[in-house]
Amino acid sequence: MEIQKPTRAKRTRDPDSKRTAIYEAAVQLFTDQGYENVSIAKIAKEAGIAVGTVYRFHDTKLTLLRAMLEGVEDAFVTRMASDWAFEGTYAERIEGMCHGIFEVAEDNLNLLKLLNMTTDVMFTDGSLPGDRIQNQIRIMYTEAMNVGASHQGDARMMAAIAHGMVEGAIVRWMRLGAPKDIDAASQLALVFKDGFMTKEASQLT
Amino acid sequence: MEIQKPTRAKRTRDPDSKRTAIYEAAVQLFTDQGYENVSIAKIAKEAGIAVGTVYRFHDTKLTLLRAMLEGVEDAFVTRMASDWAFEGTYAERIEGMCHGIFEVAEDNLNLLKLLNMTTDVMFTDGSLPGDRIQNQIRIMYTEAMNVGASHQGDARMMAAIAHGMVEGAIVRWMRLGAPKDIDAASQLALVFKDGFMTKEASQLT
Amino acid sequence: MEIQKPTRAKRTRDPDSKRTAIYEAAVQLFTDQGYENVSIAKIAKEAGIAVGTVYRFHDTKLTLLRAMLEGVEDAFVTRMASDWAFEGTYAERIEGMCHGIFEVAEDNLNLLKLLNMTTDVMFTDGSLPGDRIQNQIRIMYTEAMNVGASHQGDARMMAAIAHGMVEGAIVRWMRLGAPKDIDAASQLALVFKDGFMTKEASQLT
Amino acid sequence: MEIQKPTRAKRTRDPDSKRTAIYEAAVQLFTDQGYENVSIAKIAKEAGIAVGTVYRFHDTKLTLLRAMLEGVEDAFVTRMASDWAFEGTYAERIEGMCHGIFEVAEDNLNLLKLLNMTTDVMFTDGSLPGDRIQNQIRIMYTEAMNVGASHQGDARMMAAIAHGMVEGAIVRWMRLGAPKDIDAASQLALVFKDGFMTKEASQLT
DNA sequence: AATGAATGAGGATTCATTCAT
DNA sequence: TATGAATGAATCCTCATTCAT
Repeated sequence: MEIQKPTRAKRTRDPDSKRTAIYEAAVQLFTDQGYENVSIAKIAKEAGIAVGTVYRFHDTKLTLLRAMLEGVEDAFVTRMASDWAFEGTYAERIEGMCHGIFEVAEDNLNLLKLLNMTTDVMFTDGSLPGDRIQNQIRIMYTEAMNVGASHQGDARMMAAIAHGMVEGAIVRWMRLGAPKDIDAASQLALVFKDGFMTKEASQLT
Repeated sequence: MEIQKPTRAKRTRDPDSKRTAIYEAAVQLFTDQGYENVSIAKIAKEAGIAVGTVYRFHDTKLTLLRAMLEGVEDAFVTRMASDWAFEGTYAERIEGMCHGIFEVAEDNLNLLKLLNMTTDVMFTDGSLPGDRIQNQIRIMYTEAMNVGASHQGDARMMAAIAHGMVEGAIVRWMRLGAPKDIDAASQLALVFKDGFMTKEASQLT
Repeated sequence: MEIQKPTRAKRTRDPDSKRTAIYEAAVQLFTDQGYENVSIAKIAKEAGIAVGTVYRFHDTKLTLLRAMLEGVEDAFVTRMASDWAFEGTYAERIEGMCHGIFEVAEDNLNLLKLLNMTTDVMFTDGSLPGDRIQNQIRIMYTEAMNVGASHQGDARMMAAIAHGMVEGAIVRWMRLGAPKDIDAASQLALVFKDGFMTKEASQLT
Repeated sequence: MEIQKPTRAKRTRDPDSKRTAIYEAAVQLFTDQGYENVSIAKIAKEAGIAVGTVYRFHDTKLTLLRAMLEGVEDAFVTRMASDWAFEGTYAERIEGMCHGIFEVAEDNLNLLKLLNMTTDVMFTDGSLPGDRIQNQIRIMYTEAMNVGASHQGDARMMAAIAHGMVEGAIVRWMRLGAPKDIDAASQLALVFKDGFMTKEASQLT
C-alpha cells in the first residue's frame, strides 16, 4: 500500500462550494450505501476535500445527516404551505398541493430515499424526520375541518394517516423508478380528497 | 490463537428458551437504541447467554434482524388475509381488517417500531421490509376493484398509498403511546373506506 | 438458521475406525485449507463424529497435527533406513533410497503438503518436522563418509543440504502434479550421487 | 457505533520511520511466535504506534506478511542475478553466487526464518514464497545447460532440487546459530558444482 | 483555513475446549 | 463412550474525531 505524499492546502475562493460539495457527496453516498456504511473519509474523498474540512462545516457525522434531513423537510413544508396558501377551493388546493409535493420529491429524489432510510435519527428536540411535515399537514387538516371541508377526526391521527399516505406514495413511486409519471400526484390527490375531504370541500375556499 | 479455557457451560432443558431470550433481548435493544447501536455482546448479555450462543441461532447480526422483521410481517400478512377471508361486505371486511391490524400491532409494538426504523434493510430477494404487507394490500385492492368495490387506479400505487396510511397510523399512534385507543382502527377504517372504496362496497360481498 | 435436534450417541464397534476417520478428515482439511483455517468442528463433521470425540483421541488441536506429522516422518525414516540396509554398493543404495523416498511420498501426498505448510510447528522436544528425516540422512552420510563413499564435509550441513534437496524435489514435484513420473527419483539420485558421493561409492558396499 | 474521543496524535517528522517500525516489529514477532500467533495489536504495540496506523501502511495482516516475504525474495533474486552476471567461469560464478546468497541470508536472518515458516501463504498470482527464487535458479540452470556447463536434466526439477539445497543449507544453518561461518557457503558451492555442473564448467565462461 | 496522519475504542465473528447429558 | 451446546477470550478491521503542521 503506497502512502500518499501530503498535498498543499488550497485556498478556495468560494467557501460555499465546499459546503455544497460535502452536501452532494453525502447525499450520494448515504443514499447509495446507507448512513452507517459511509465514513467521513469517503465523503471527504468524494467531495475532493480533506477530512478535517468536513468538520469545519459539520460538528459530527450525525449533525451532517440532520442538516440534510432538515433541508428536505424544509423544502416540503415550505412548498406545502405555499401551495396551501393559493386561492381556490379546498379541493383545488389539495390537488395543487399533491402536485407540489411530487415536484419537490422529484427535486430531492436522493434525499428522500435517505429520509426514509433513517427514520430512527432523532433530532435534539426529540422529534423525528417527517414530524414537521406531519405537523404542517395537521395544521391544514385542522383548518379545513373547522370550516367543514374535511371530515371530523382526531387531528393528530388524521395527519399521521395523511402523512403516511404521502410517504407511501412517494417512496414506492421512487422505487418503481417512474419519477416522471404525473399521475401519481393525481392519484394521491384523488384518494386524499375522497378519504379526508367532505363534499363541501369543492365549494369552500 | 491462544488457547482458551471455557468456563462452566450450563445445559438448558429447553433450547427454545435461549432462542426466545435472544429474540426478546434483540427486540428490546434494537428498539431502544437502534440496530446499529446494539452490539451482539449487548444482546448476549441482556439475554443472559454467551456471545457465541447467539451465533448458534443466527448466522449474522443482519440475519437476526431480518428474522425479526419477517416475523412481524408474517403476523400482519396472516392476519390481514384471515380477516379479509371473512364473510361480509367489502366495507365490513375493511373495517374488520383495520381492527385486526391494530390488534397485531398491539401484540408487536416493539417490533413494529423496529420495522419502521430499518427501511433500508434489504432481504436477500431484494425486497424491503413491508413489501409483503404492501403486496397483500395490493391483492385485496385488485380483487375489490374487479368487483367494483374499490375505485379504479393503479394497483401498485394504490397499495403503496394504503400501506403508507396504515404505517402512518400505526407508527404515530405508537409514539403517542395510546395503544388501547380503539378509535385509531375505526378512524383508519373510515379514511380507508372513503378513500378507496366505492359506495357499492357496502353492498358487495 | 435452524437448530439441529441432538442425535443419539452411537456405539461404534471399532474405536480405531474413529481414529482413522479423524486422521483422514484432518489430513484432507488441513491440506486443503491450512491448519489455522480448519476448526475442530469441521474435522468432526467431516469425520462424521462429534466434537468431543475428537478430544478423546487428541488432547489438543496441536497434538493432533503433531501426531500426523510424526506419522509421515516415521514413514520416511523407516523406509530410508530400510532401503539403506539393503545390500549393494553405496551408489546403488542411494539410488534405491531415492526411489523409496518417492514411493513414500506418493503414499503420503497430502500429508507431505501439510508437512511443508507447517514448518513452524515445533514439537515438545524443540525439534521441527523434518528433523528426524534430516537426522537419518546425517547418520547415513556420516557412515558413508567414514568409509570414503561420500565427500568430506560437516555432517550437519551436508545433511541439511541433502534434506533440502529431497524436500525441494518432492514438494515441487507435488505441485507440478506429476506423481507418476519415476524420473524424478532418478534425477534426484543423480544429483545426489554427483553432489555427495565419491567415485568409490560405486565400488564400496 | 458509539462516539469516540481520540487521544493525542503525534505528528512524526519521518513517516517512513513508522513503516520501518511496523516492519521490524512484524519481523521480530512473526519470527518469534509465528504469523498466526501475532495480532496486529501486538505489532502496533511493539512498534509503538496505534493499531489503525498499521492499516495505513498495510491493507490487511496478510498483505503485510506478503510485502515482507516479497522483500526477501527480491533481495535474493537481485543478488543472485547480479552475481551470476559477473565475468568468469561458470564454476566461479556458482561459487560467487553461493557466497552472495549467504550474505543476503545474513542480512535477512529473521525474515528468512519467516519465509520458511509460511510456505502456504499464496500470493495473488498463485505463486508461493520462494517461487521467484526457484525461477531465477531455473533460468541460470538452463543457460548453463545450453552451453554444456551443467548436466542435462529437467530444468524445473533441477531448479527445485537446487532451490531445496539452498533452502536447506540456509535454514538449518540459521538454526545452528552460526551465521558467521563462511564455510557454509563454500560447502554449498561444492555440492552445487559436483551435483549440477559438468567438468567443463570450470572452463566455460 | 485546510490538511490528513494518528488514535484506539468498539464491533462482528470465530473457535478451542469443556462437560452435562 | 459419545454427544454437541455453551462459553468467552481473542482477533481483524473500521472509523469518528482530533490537532500538529
